[in-house]
This record gives sequence, structure tokens and C-alpha cells, in this order.
Amino acid sequence: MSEVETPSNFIQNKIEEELKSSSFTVHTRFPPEPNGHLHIGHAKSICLNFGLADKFSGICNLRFDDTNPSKEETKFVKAIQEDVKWLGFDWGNQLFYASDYFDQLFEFAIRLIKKGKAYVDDLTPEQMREYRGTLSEPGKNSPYRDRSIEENLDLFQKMKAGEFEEGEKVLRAKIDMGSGNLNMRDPVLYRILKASHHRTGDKWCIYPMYDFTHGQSDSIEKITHSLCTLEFEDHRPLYDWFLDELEIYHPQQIEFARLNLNYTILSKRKLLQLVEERHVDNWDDPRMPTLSGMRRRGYPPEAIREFCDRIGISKSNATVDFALLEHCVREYLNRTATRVMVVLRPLKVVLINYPEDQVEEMDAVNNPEDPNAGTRKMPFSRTVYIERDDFMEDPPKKFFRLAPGREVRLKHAYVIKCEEVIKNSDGEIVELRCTYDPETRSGATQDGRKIKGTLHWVSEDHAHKAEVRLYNHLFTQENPADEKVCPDLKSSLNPDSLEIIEEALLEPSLKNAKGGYQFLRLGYFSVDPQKSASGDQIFNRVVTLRDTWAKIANK
RNA sequence: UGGGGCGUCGUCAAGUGGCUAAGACACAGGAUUUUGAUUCCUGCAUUCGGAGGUUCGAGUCCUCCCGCCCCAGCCA
Repeated sequence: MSEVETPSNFIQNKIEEELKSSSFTVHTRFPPEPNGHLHIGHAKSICLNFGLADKFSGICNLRFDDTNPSKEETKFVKAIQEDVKWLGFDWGNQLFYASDYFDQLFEFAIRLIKKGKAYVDDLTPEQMREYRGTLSEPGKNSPYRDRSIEENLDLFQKMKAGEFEEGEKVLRAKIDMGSGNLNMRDPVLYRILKASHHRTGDKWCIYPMYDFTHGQSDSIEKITHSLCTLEFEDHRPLYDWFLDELEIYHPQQIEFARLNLNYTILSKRKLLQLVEERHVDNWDDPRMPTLSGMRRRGYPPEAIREFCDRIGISKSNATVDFALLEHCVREYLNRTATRVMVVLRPLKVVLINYPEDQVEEMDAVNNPEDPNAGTRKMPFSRTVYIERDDFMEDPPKKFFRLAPGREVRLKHAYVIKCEEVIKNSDGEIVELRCTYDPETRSGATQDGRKIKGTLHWVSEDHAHKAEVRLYNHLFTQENPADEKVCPDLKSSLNPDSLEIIEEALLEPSLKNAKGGYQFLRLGYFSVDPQKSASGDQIFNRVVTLRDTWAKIANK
């Protein structure tokens, strides 16, 4: 899968270094929790883990960390698998679930109890918080900390047997309530949860905590490099403690910074909030930074992978510019997308010297970047539509599109000249009457005169209608994730994140459109899997074209 | 007056004591262009959070200081 040489990073360098002194198979894993959908931040991790395995001819597992039945669902398991596949990665038969290890984990817990390294605690959650101490003060031992091994064994078996209620008891590790690292202050290993698990059903009523599961799962799977994000850095001593006490295989954990993207949020909790409060349609709303949203929007997986390669891997908490993602999308689509003509906001143009019933088939190039893409025919007639923005009655200096008395080229067709502007009683421009120059068929002038402006157009009688959805950033704030800047998510939502054009005029070749296109001069668009309310096709704008005119016009 | 991390261009990010501190995105100019797209040139850190020190030589080593992030779920 390694297309070109991907830039190196500190983790890859480390592995290369290790490989110099010993020989082993690199074995990584991507460990999502099936409690929500994957987003672009997960893509970074997926590309890292699968990419490294690929780079070193190793193995990468897909493992679901499903230790909390109250939040996890099979539908998420399915969606996650679909997303990983779509991104372009294949776990082969390396599909695992932490829940596969519940028996083993239970046995690990028994082992710790027998070593006197774990105990059943009766403290309530509130009491436990008080006993934990604070960041600057040590905690104090639970009064139940010194129960006998026999009593602990008995109590833990009874927890498993369902003899206690939720919250009544937990199993804790016996480490050090005075540690500066709060994770070492006798962390909870097992809690009682009388919930049905999406895979193990009602077999269990006690479930291991993530901290007691993750490291051992990596160990069981013989993961060589456990890559995770920065916030787990101070969990590492705890994982090391478990592995050492249990005397089992010890993977190497390496932390890297999670992805932050400006103008977007990448927190599962907040994305869920957007869905639940109906600020977006669903997890796959094209404005969402989820992989399903990006897929629906029309982002090519290749572009996302390229983006992940380009942002690099480091330990500094950084925010990547959204423009880089858009750049990667444009770069890929520029090479691959078929060019078509679509008019979003139509302005009628009648060519007064063009024969009434004549229709010409003009040759249009499908993709100037790809000589093999060929050409297609586009019908041209007396009445066409152009973009309203492409005409100005009183244009500024640098405007070189259509204006009264000015000439402009209709792409692949003729040079036309604006002779008359027709307005309605409200003074709105409703139609342009133009002449065309028959000597300029397909757009080339015979006398060598330069025509600066070239416009896209669609013939009235041949136009096909569809709904087009234009998307902008979901947030107006550059850093909506920062709660100091944005205490209330809703207030920084962009009211213009979605603009619907109900009736855009498309060239007829788009009647059976599939996949992604470049709408000439407008941007890249992709067919939505759903139909509009009126049964029309829907096109989603993936990303605009770079627009220097907009920059000039804004000055 | 706890513990763990991080600070190199507007944004990411190479750099692991020795040529003038990579590259990408962004930005600004210019050329080409039947997409104001693409492509192509050009410019864009005398300086690496700050101050000392070690060294012939420091972004890279040492000391101190400053700033930012994470941790007090029976979440992951």
C-alpha cells in the first residue's frame, strides 16, 4: 500500500533502530472503542498503525476495546469496520475484541488477588474520590485495603456471581495511594455492571476497566509497538506494573500527539452532541469530520491518507490547518475528476444572431490533466444559462468576465458579446441579449484577438436539474474545541455551513452521474447516495477550487 | 510546594555537536493557460521559548527561568 516514500517520524526511526540490533516482526494494532464513529483523528492513528505494519512487512490487528457494555453497540462495530476498509486498510483475519479476553482477564485479576496485589473495596464512588486525594495531596488507604486474600477471593467470586448491586463493590489494585501519579493510587480493576454486552450477552455482570484491559490485550496479542495518544503517557507506569506483576509479555508503548484540526471538533462526545441536538443530520452528515461524513461528502480516501502522511507524527500538541486537508483533496481530484459544466445560479443568455432551432454538439475535454480521459459532446443552442456572478453591469477594473459591450468566451463553444441587459419591473437583471461570433467555434478566435474571460454554461433545452449542496466550515471559530474560547458549542456553529441550491442546471451528461466531478470553475462535487425530497439527484460540494478572483474581489 | 509531556517560520514538521536551519501548507509577487483552476518560477526563520554556561564549534550537551498541554470516571 505504500504508494510513494512516506515521510519518516520518530516512531518509525525508533523501529528502524531496533531492527538493526534484533530481528522481529513489527506488530501493531488499531484499538477503537465501538461507542461512536471514526473521524479524521482516528484516520491518523489507522494510517500510522497499518502504515507501519505495511512499511516493515508486519501485522496490524483491528481490535475493539469493548469493555463498557453500557456505551457500546454492534452497529458501531460494523460502521468502524466499514470505515477502516473504505480508508484502504485490510486487517485480514486479525480481527479481535477485548471481550474475547474476559476469561483471561478475570484469571489475571485472581492472580493479582492471590499475590496480595488486589483487593475488593466497599467504598462508594464519592468516598473513593475523597480517599484519592488531590493533585498536590496524597490519598489515603481504604479501610478495606487489608482484607485477607481469602476474603478478597470470596468477595470477587461473589461479585462475578451477581451477589452485589452495581456500585456496591469494586476490585482495586493495591499499589500506592501516595503516588504522584494518580493512576497508581489503587486504580479500579473491575466494576459491577449489570448490563448486557453486545458480544458476551449476560455472561458477565462485572467488567474490567480499560486500564486493566488494554495493556494486557496488547500483551496477549503480542503487539510489539503499542501506539497511543499523549494522554495515556502517565498510564504507562500502570500498564507496566500489571505486566510485571502478571509476568506476561511486555509490549512497548509509544505515545504521539492526537490530531487537532482548526474549524472542527474531534471529540467523540461533542460530535455525539451535534448529532443528538440535531445540529447536523447524522454521523455521516457531509459537514462532519467523521470518515462516514467525509465519504458521503466525496473526500477520496487517497486524499485522507496523503493528508495523514503529510501532517507527520510528533509529540507536540499541534493544530493542523484545515487548508492542508483541502489541498490534499484538490490535489487528488485535480488528477482524477471529470470536468463538467453546471450552473448554480442561472442567468439567461439569448444569442440573438444564433438560428432559432439550431443545436450544435460541441466537443468538451473530460480532463485536461489526463490525456486518456477523452472528450464528450455538449449540446449548444440559442438560449443558454451562465452564472449570475459572471456578469456585472458596472464591473470594477480587474473584472474580466461579461459586462455590457464586452466579449467573453463560452468554454468549448463561441465568443459572445453582451448587447443588451433586460430587467424586470424591480430592476433585477433577468436576461442578457448577446451576439455570438460564428468565426470562433469551439472558442478559438480567427483574428488572433485575445479573449480574457471564459465562462461555463448550460443549454436551456438540454439542461438537467439537480439539487446541489454547498458546504462551509461547521464552525466560525478557528478553535471550537477550546472551551475557553468556546464555552458553548452552539454559539460558534456556522449558520452558513450548508447552502442548498434546489435547482442547479447541469449539462445532460450528468444524468447518470456517479462519483466525483469537477464542476468547471466552481469546485469538486460528488453524488450523494440519497435523493432530494423531489426525487432529484443531490450533488455535494467536496471543496471549492482555489479562487484568486474571490481574493481580489474581497480587497 | 504532586506527577507526566511539549516548546524550531502564520500552520504542521525535519534536524540525534561541525557546510549558508530540510520540506509541505498558507501567504505575496511573476510567467503560461479556452477553468481568475492546474502547472511553472521567485520570495518567505542571521535564527531555533528566555537567560547563562560547556565547547574551536550548540537548535542539538549542562543549569536556571518562562509558557502551553494532560491527569483527581466504578469512561476510553
